[in-house]
Amino acid sequence: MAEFKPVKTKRTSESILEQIKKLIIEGQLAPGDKLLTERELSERLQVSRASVREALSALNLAGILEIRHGEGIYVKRPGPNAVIEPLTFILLLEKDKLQNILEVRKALEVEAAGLAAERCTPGLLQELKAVVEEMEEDLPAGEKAEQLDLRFHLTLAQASQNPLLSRLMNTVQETISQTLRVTRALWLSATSGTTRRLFEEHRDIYLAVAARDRSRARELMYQHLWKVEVELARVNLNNCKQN
Amino acid sequence: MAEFKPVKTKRTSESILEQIKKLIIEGQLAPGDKLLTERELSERLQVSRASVREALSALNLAGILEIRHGEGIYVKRPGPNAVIEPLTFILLLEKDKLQNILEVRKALEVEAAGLAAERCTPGLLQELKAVVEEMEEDLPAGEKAEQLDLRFHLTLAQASQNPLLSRLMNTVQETISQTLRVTRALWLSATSGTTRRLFEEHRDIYLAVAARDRSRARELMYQHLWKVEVELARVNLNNCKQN
DNA sequence: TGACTACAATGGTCAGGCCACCAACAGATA
DNA sequence: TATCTGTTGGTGGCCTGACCATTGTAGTCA
Repeated sequence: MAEFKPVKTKRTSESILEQIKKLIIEGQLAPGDKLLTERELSERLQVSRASVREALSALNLAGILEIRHGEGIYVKRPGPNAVIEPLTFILLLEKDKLQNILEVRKALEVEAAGLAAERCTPGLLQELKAVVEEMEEDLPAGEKAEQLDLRFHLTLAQASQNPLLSRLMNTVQETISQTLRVTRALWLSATSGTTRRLFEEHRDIYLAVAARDRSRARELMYQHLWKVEVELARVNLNNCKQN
Repeated sequence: MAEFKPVKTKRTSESILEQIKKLIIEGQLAPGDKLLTERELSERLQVSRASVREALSALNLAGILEIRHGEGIYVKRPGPNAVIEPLTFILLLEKDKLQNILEVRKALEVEAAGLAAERCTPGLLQELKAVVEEMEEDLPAGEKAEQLDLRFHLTLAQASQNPLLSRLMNTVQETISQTLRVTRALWLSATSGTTRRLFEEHRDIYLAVAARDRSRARELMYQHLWKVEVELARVNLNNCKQN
């Protein structure tokens, strides 16, 4: 008996998607380019407009394409949050796994601190310094503590000069914020006694970066996040007990 | 003049998508659950089936839903590669940024090594040991070097007992493989002289993990990947020069 | 009882129509 | 002349209703 090849039974929208992806990866479609219109695509590919739309809206959701009503379809320029949408969603699905996310953050930030010590530009160094100084001024009030903390870590990420690392950190940070929105008040009050210590840790990290001391920057960041992790676990524990 | 609220002008498919996402995040739809049929959904939401399909197929391509023809629509259980699709794509878009990806890998693996040292189960430890022993046997031939190297790192990721970390490492590793497929031959030949050293590095990492020495495991992994990085940069440089 | 068949349920695709939106241009107005 | 305004063509957004393809199952027949 002759051999039969399995008949290709792929969803049309999926093959359309593959084709577009391929074009982008191969560079035939560069970010900012305008695609054909839905009608043209459906005509050229010999499929219905509905199938084309399914493929396009998937790529839109994934943040690959930008669809402007009444205007056209464009290849999106990867912004600072390019990875964010799909990833945050996955992260949010994994409940009570805050610990895991924190560990990933630790991994990323420690490396970022090390790289920042090697490559930080004078401008970003200046900005880091400004943040640290503002932290010191804010010490008694502690009003902007949360915001400043975030700024410090994100600036450091930028200072690593690795956009991928920076974006991943953004994503992770965002997710943590969302997850912690409830516990944040508790966490802040519980750690108010140690505000000064937190400031000092940030300052020391900055100093290590400024001194171009890679391994010290890494070590300090590691210690810093480790403490935060432990404390957060304690707060969450208390929180749960109270319920 | 009275104030006017901006008229809500959101895409139908998008709001459908949001609703489903919300249900999943809130846990009202658990992985494995069966959704309503397309027709039921379109009826309940008072929209056309086409719009429902757009939302569903977007979630399908994002790896959130699983659509089985003739059967129904199910919430997908996040597999080991859940993050992979969107992320690898982004990664592939950023050309000539191999350096960046390697740095992220370093960040993740160093942390993983440390965690593995703390938490590795006897079973996984055994598996790590097996890989290392196989590496030693393979030393003269070096036929399975690539495959074994991969296995070592992925097993270590598992040993960290952090599924998120493990998945991210899979993703990154995958991308690196794809990117390097061309240069791999070159890289292997160029490093053939140092095969023994590579083996020893892997072995030492294993020993540190087995000894539950967190900081040593971290340090060794860091050194290991740093060397790989440098060497890879050198090979790529030579490769480019030859062109 | 067991294998086969027909059917219902469900996702996949299609064609064609209408609406909403945007950009650009021409005409009206100051 | 310069600014506002209405028109118009092209685009994406949505809908309807139909038919196709796949799957699981209940019913049928030897």
